[in-house]
Amino acid sequence: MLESSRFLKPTFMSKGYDHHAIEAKWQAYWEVHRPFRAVDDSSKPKFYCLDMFPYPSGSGLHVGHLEGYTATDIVSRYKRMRGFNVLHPMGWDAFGLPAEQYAVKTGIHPAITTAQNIATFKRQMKRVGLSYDWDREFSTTDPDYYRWTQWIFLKLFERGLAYVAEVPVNWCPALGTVLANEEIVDGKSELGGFDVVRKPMRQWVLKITAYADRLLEDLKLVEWPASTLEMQKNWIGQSIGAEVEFALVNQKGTIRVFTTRPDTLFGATYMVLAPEHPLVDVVTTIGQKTAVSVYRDATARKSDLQRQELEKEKTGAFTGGYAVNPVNGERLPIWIADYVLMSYGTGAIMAVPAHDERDWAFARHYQLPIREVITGGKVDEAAFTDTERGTVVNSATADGAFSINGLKPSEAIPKITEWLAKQRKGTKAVNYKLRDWLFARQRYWGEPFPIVHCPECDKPVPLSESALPLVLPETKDFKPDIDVPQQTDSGYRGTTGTIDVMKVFEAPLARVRKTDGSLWRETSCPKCGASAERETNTMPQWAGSCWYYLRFIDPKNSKQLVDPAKERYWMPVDLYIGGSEHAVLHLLYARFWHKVLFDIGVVSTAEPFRKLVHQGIVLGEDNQKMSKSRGNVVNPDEMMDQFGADAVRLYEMFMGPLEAMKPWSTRGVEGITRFLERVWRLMVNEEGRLSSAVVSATPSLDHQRLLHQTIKKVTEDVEVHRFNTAISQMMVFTNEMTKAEQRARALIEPFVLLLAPFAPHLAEELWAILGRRPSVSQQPWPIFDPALTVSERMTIPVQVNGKLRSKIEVEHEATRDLVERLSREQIAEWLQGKEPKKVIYVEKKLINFVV
RNA sequence: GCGAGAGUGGCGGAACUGGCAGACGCGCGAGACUUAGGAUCUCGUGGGCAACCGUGGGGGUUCAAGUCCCCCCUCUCGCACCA
Repeated sequence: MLESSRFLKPTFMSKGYDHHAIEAKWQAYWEVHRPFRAVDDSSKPKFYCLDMFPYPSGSGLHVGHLEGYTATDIVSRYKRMRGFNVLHPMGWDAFGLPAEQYAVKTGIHPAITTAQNIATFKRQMKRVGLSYDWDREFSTTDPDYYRWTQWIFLKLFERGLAYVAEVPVNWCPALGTVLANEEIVDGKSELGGFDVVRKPMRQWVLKITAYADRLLEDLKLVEWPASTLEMQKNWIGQSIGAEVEFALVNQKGTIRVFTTRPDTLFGATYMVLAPEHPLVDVVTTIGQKTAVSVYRDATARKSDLQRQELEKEKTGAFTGGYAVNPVNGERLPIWIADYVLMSYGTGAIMAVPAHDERDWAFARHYQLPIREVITGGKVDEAAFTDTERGTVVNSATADGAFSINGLKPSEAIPKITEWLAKQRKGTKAVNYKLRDWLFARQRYWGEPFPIVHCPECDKPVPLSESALPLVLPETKDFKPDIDVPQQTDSGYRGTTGTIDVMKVFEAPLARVRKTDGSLWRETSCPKCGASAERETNTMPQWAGSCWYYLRFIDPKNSKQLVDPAKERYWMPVDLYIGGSEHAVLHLLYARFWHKVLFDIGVVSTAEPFRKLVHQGIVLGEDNQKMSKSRGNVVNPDEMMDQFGADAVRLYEMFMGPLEAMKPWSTRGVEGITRFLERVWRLMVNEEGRLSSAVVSATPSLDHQRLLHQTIKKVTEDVEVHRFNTAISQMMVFTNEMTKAEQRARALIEPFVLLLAPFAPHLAEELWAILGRRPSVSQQPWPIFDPALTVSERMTIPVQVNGKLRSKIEVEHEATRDLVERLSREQIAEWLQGKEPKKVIYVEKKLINFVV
C-alpha cells in the first residue's frame, strides 16, 4: 500500500516538467484512492457519461478511440467538479468474429486472446488517465453478463418477438455464417469484404419491424446528430400510402398493391408482380407459361447485387393475365418484372408510367401505354413525379360521382385514399423498408441460445430462467466446417477442390463433445422431458452491446438485470460518444431492445441515449485514412512515451472540432507539449519547487478579467464539447501570465482547476506544488463573475461605407455621442468635410458612416 | 440519382443572434540569452510596393455578408429499382 503522504510532496525533478514521473505518480494515486467511483445512493444530481465500449482487438487502442474517450473523460471530470455524481464506466464487447477467426488459424482459444487483448486495452486506458469507475467493468463474454443477454432473449421469445423462420438470408461462405442486412456493404461482408450470396435458410429472426413506428417516432425524443437521425429514418424507411385491391379478370382473387401515389390510380396502364409472387402461377396463361418460367429462372439465378444493379435495362415478361382497375373498370395486363421486389410492400404494384420513373422506363421498353393524369410535365420525355406542382386530370369515375380533377397531387392523395376506404376498394397503409433482424450466427464465439428443439413438442422450447446462464461449452474445434471456401478473384474455391457455396455448415457447437464423450447439443426437453437438441447457433455480436449500458448501473446484481431503483436514478445515458459507423446497426438494435425492456417494465425511459456525439475519424499525417498497409498508423503508446499522456489528450482535443475528420500531426503534439511546459514554468522553478513568481498579492483588474473570461470560455465550451477552443483560451491565459513577473495565486489556482479535466496528471502535480491537498479532481469548478468578463475599455471599429478606416478606444460606458464625436475626428480625411448621409452605431460593437 | 454535412492563410482550425475575417496552434522569418541550440524567451507572419484585393465560383439583399437568399462547382458520408 502506498502511503498517502507521498502525494503531498512534489516530485523532485531537476529538468522541469517530467511527464513520465508525474503520470506514473498520479495514476498510482488514483489507483489507491479511487476518486472516480460512482455512488448509487447519492443525493447529488447524476450524470451518465458513456463511451461506446470497444471490441478488444489485437492491435490495441488507436488514436481514434482516444479521441472519443478523452472527450467523455473531460466531460466526466468536469461534471464531477460541478458537483454531479458521474457514472463513467468501461467494459468489453468481446464476443465476435476476429477472435474466433484467429482461433481457427492458430488454435488458440478465443477466451485467451480476448483476455490478453482486454489487458492491453485496459493498461492503455489507464495510461491515458481515463477516469473510469473500474469497479463496474465487465465483458460481454462473462457468463454473469450473458446470462442476462440470454434472459432478454427469453423475454423476446415469450412475446413472440423472436421466432424461427425459413427466410432468404445473406450467407457468407468465407465467414461460414449468415449476416444481417446491416452487416452487408455493397453486396460484400462488412467484415473482410467477402462475397455474400442469397439463400433460403431456417433462422432465428427478431421482430424489430413490430417496433418500426416507435423507433421512428421516438427519434424526436433524442438529441442526436442530424445525419444519424436521417440515417435511422432512411433505414426504417416509413412510407405512407394506400393498399388497393385489383380484381383478377376471369378468375377469383385479387392483386393487392401498395402505392404512395393513389392520386395516380386513374393513370395505371399495367400491373407488375414480383417474379416470386404466389399469384404468378394463378394468372399466367398457358400461352405465356414458357416465357414466364424462363424469366423466373433467370431472376432466381441472379444475385441480389446483380438484381439491384443500376442503369440496367428494365426486364420482365407478360403473364397473359389481366386485372381490373377498381376506379374505372379498365383491364390492365399483368406482367412480372424483377424491378418489383417480393420483400417490399405486397410484392405487387400498379404501374403508372406517366408518373413513376421505373414504370416509365419499363413501359418505354415494352411499348406499354403512358397515360398522363397529372399535368405539369412532359410525359413523352420523362415521368412527372412532382406532388407539389401539377394538376390532376382525367381522374373521375364514369358516373361522375367521384373526382379528384383540378387538385394538386398532394391534395388528391388524402381525398382518394378516404374514398377508396369508403368504397372498400383499398385502405390507408404504412410500409417500412426495415426488415426483421436476422439474429443467429453459425459461430462458436457468441452467446448460446437458451433454446432446445424438441421433436415431441415439435417447436423450439425455451430454457427456464433458472437454467441460465447456458454456458458456452469448451472446444478446440472452432472451424465453421472442415472445408471453408476461400475467396479468389475468380470466385469461391474450396481448400479440397470444388465446393458448393450454397452448402450450409453445421455450427461449431453441433460438434462439441462434453467430457463424457456425449454431444453438448444432446439434452432433454425442459417441457416434456423427451430427448431433444439444443440450438447450436449463437447470437450475433450485436446482442451483447444492445443493453450493456444498463448493466453498468448494477454490474454485480445476481438477481436482476438491473435494480429498478438504480435504473431510475441513472437512466438515461446523458452523453454517449462513439463512431458514426454505428449510426444504424448498434444504435437501432439497442433502441429496439430498450423499448422491449420498457414494455416489460425493466427500464423507465423510452429511449436509452439522450445525447449522442460521433467523434470524427483521425487521419494519418498524410491526410489519408490510417492503415497498416499505408504505414501511417499513429501508435498511442509511442506518442505517450515521447510526449506524455496529458500532451496526447490535449492534442486529441486541440486538433479541431470533435465531430470533424482531421489529420494527425506530431508537430502539433509538440506544440501542445510546449504549452504544458509553459504552464509548468508559470508556477514551478528550475529546482522543481514553487516559483517565487507565484505571490499572494491581489491580482490586477486586467488579470482578474482575463481569468474570468477564461473561466467563462472554458466552462461554456466544455458544456458544448468545443474542447479545441477551450484549450486555445487556456493558451491565451498562459501566454499572458507568462509575461507577468508576479502571478497571483488567486489567478493560478483557478486556472489549474480549469486545466484539470484536460491534463489531469499535470494539474494534480501543480496542485500539490501549490501546496494544496489532492485530489484536484475533487475540487469545485471555478465560477466566473459576469461583471469581470467584460473589459472596462473597449475598441470600437470605425467604418466609412462599411470599410474599416480607424479604431477608437473608449470607456465601456461611452455614449453614442462620444463615440461618434471621437470617430469623426479619426476619419475626417475620409469624410472630406461632407456630412454623412447616415451614421449607424451598433452599441458597443461598431460605428459606420455612410457618405 | 436521392438525402445529410462541409469548402476560410503554406497547414490544423477560430469568428455569439449579419457587425474589426484569420483567435489559438503548427510552419516560416527576425532578434535576445548562449561555446552551441532542433531548448527557452520576445517580436513579426493572408496577398499586393501601393491604392486596394481577399472566406469554392457567379448573382442578389443590406449601411454592413464567411454568416441571409438564388444559381453553379468540388469534396466527405449515407441510401440506392423501397412502388
